[in-house]
Formats: sequence, C-alpha cells, structure tokens
Amino acid sequence: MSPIAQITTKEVVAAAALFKLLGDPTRTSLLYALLEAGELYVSDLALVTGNSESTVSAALRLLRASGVVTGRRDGRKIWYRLSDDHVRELLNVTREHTAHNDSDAQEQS
Amino acid sequence: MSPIAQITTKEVVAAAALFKLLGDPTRTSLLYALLEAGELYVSDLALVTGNSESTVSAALRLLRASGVVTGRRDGRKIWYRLSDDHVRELLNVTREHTAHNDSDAQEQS
DNA sequence: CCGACATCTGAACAGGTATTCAGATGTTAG
DNA sequence: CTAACATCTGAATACCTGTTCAGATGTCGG
Repeated sequence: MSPIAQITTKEVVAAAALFKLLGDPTRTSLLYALLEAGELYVSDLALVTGNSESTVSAALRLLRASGVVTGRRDGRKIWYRLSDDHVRELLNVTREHTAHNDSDAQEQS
Repeated sequence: MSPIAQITTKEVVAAAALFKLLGDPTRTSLLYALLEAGELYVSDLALVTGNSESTVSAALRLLRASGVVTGRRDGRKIWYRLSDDHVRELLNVTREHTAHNDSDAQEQS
C-alpha cells in the first residue's frame, strides 16, 4: 500500500531501541499484562508476572522513560497503563505471530 | 476490536524473543533495507547498512534461524528477503512510531 | 583444475544490561 | 508523630551477546 520510503540511520537506531526495549521477558510480560488488564499497580504486576517488586520497578523505570507506559498516582499505589497505541499494535501483531509460529525456528532446505 | 485473551508464559517468552531479535541496530538496518528493496544479497546489505560482510552474515544467520528472512541462492550470490508479513507490519508500525516520536523520551510531570 | 568471488563459520575479546540486595523516599491511617 | 504500606533507587555481581579476525566452504568462468 504505502510507498517504501528511505529510512534514515537515526530512525533505524530509534526503531532498534524500541524493539530492544520490548525484547526483554520481564518487560514484555508487564506490557502484555497491561494490555490485558488496562491498568495495574506495581504489586499486582509483580504477582501476575512472577517477578520481585524491585525487578518490576526497575523494568517500569525504563518503560516509563521511553514513554511506553504512564503512571498515575492513587494514594500509595501507582497505576500503570500503556500510553501508546503503536505499542499496543506491536504487542497485538506479535501475539498473532507467536500464536501461528509456535516453534522457535522453522528450517528450510 | 479483538477481545483481550490471557497470554501464556510461553507466548510472552516467544514475543520477547522476537522483539529482542529486532532490537539490534545491525539487524534492524538489514530488515529495513530489505523492507525497502524487497530483495538484496549480502555484499549489498553490507554496503547499504555500513557493516562488514562478516557482521551482516552473522546477523542474517540469526534472522534466518528464526524464519524472519529467507535466502535464495542465485549463482554465488544469495538473495535475502523478509519472509514474514507480521514482521513487515512490525517494521512499518515502528517506523510510524519513531517518525512521530523523534526524541528519545518524552517526560511528564 | 584453478583463481577469484561470495558467503559462512568459530573463537576470543569487549561492552552492555538485568537481577539482587539493602535501604531511601513518599503516602496513609490513627 | 509513628508504624505500616507501596514504590523507588544505586551499587555490585553475573550473564549474555555483538563484533572482529582469520580462515573455511561453496560457486562460477575459462
């Protein structure tokens, strides 16, 4: 559909950085949990994803710094949510992909 | 649109692995080059992306092992192309994203 | 068969990064 | 103010991974 435009080095680096951010099991699990639930706070995220609260907090720090998630303070709790529709789309497309390609790698002669 | 389904740990790991695979500047540049050109061989990819042929070859090895790219032998050259529409979509969505979010991180109070 | 081309491979070094731990910060209830 | 809760932070360790280098493999033209 859309014409293929020449992509700049800067854009490539930015794209790689975004993918890299999503390419960690801890962060990925947090993002999918948020994609499902809409909004969760740290303790819940720790329980749901099976990580320590410190680990979750550190992961959220990175996601927050890149604007992928947003925190909303409610008393002592801080509710986090995905703050970017593009990321939602990436998560959905990838879920479809992994649903079809169950095995790690498919080989060909 | 689609109902949010509970995602399994296995799927999360697979999703993270895919994102991780895309989250390297060298590999990302190769993929965007292939997205633009359709099909390229190693030497060209090395020139276009500014990497050594060894580096490109090693990167393609990983991409090939995960079925993201496919190689087609034509004499001494091997033409590589993206072998997955989902990946094309991921690349396009991310390009849109990075086009809108030029700066690395956006802060909020 | 030979030489040049195109690509691949394995080992080693270097750089980046996620987790843990202990403790600091901020928040609420009484 | 104090105690308990919720989250964040920084430093240190350990792990993973990408690049380089030298050379191996496979392919073509004559």
